[in-house]
Amino acid sequence: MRSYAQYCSVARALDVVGERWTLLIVRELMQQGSCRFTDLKNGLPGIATNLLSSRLKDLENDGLIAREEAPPPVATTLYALTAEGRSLEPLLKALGDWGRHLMVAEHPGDAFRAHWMAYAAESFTVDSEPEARPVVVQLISGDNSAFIEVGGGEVRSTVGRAAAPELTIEGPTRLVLGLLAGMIDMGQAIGSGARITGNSDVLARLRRAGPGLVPDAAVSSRLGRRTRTGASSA
Amino acid sequence: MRSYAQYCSVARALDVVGERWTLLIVRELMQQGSCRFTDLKNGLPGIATNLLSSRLKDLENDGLIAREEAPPPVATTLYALTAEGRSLEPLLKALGDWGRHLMVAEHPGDAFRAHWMAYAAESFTVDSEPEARPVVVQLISGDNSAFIEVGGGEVRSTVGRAAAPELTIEGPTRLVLGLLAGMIDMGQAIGSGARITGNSDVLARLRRAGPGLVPDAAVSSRLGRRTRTGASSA
DNA sequence: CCGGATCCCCAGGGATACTG
DNA sequence: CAGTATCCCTGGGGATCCGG
Repeated sequence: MRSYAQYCSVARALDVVGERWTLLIVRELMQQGSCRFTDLKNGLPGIATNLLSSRLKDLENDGLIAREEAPPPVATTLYALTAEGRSLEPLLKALGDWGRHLMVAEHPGDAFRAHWMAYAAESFTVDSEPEARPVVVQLISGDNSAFIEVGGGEVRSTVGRAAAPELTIEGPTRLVLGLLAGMIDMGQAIGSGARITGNSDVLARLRRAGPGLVPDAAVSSRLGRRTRTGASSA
Repeated sequence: MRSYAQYCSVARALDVVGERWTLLIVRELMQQGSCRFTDLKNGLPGIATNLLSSRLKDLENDGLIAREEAPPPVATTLYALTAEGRSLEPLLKALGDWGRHLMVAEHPGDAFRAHWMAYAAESFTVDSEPEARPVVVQLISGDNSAFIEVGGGEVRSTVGRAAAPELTIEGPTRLVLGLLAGMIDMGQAIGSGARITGNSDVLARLRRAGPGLVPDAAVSSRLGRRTRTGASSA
């Protein structure tokens, strides 16, 4: 494990979680809870098995995750975050918040997973009307579906289909999430191929107050192609 | 530039700022403002010049920093954060906050810079008594000195010496910062070689409320040696 | 099928020398 | 001072193989 060898808290944090894939492994465990090796591999398209194995060892040595040997019925080893591992949540939140504005750019080959959509939907939105009655919003993007439950000031997300959603947004993930986050408006979304059914007034309730959601078109278009690591696009 | 190729805001953020050295360059520009190439090199002990050069180009392409050609008197190029670059502050903050608990472990060869101490002192403390009169705390660690001014609910830090500090803490940086952050107590600090002069009651005022500052001895001792990248220890 | 370990190859990183 | 050029080496990507 390589160190920056600087007596600075930022550098020391990066010594531990700054290597490639490390924070994404933490993201998976944060979103999914305990995972098998294969679950992790599946949630991290593009990672090599030796790297995943190596990172898991490092994370265990640093006390961020723990291995649990599951009893006979399943008879497999599970990986889970420790308390210290969970303490990375604000960092992951900050990273996801900052990365939000990068989500409008189209990168055709990008892989996608339903639980990422659930996670994004949860962290990109907020219940601005805690007093109003709870509502459910269904999100659908190709095979991937998730729904969010909004009420009492909380936003909770789940992978899959809801029974009776007040609002359904279906279309390319960019549009679904962009619409939720307020980065694009409904006219744009529909014009670009999104389908919205139900009570669209609900969208306003999900808006975060203040700035930070403005689409930075200049930035998103300036960001050029990056070399792909050959991931399967789900 | 390599990409994770995942349609997830965390992954996309890491595509841009996840490569080695990138966030530390941002840290330097955040702490120091506009920098010359050499200033950056000096604030990033261990970095290779080609890497620094390469990262600066990447950061410029991504719109996080901008080059300014300074007029004849200085006649050099300066690097500065753009507005989007400055938007990384919460992320750097989260990283530094998480890394705080790693600062108690001793890594003998680590490099150190006075402005890192200033930055750490500022982000590790808080003015818990905004109504009380302003005070100045001087921090000294070998050749490196910085002081913090506390008052009106704000904490501001500066590299160098203050005129008439209410409190002076001198000793190994671990002890100085550990004492400020509340990770070690005064008895320990003095016993380990710190020298404290002035009104030590001021320390209590700097304490952050709530948990999060507890020294995790188990963790810090478990964190083993990492290979150094050959940095000069200032 | 799961949980890796092993091997090969290449790109990215580290150290140093050199130039405008 | 501000980089560029070069060389070397390690870490990461990709595929395959193997024990349980």
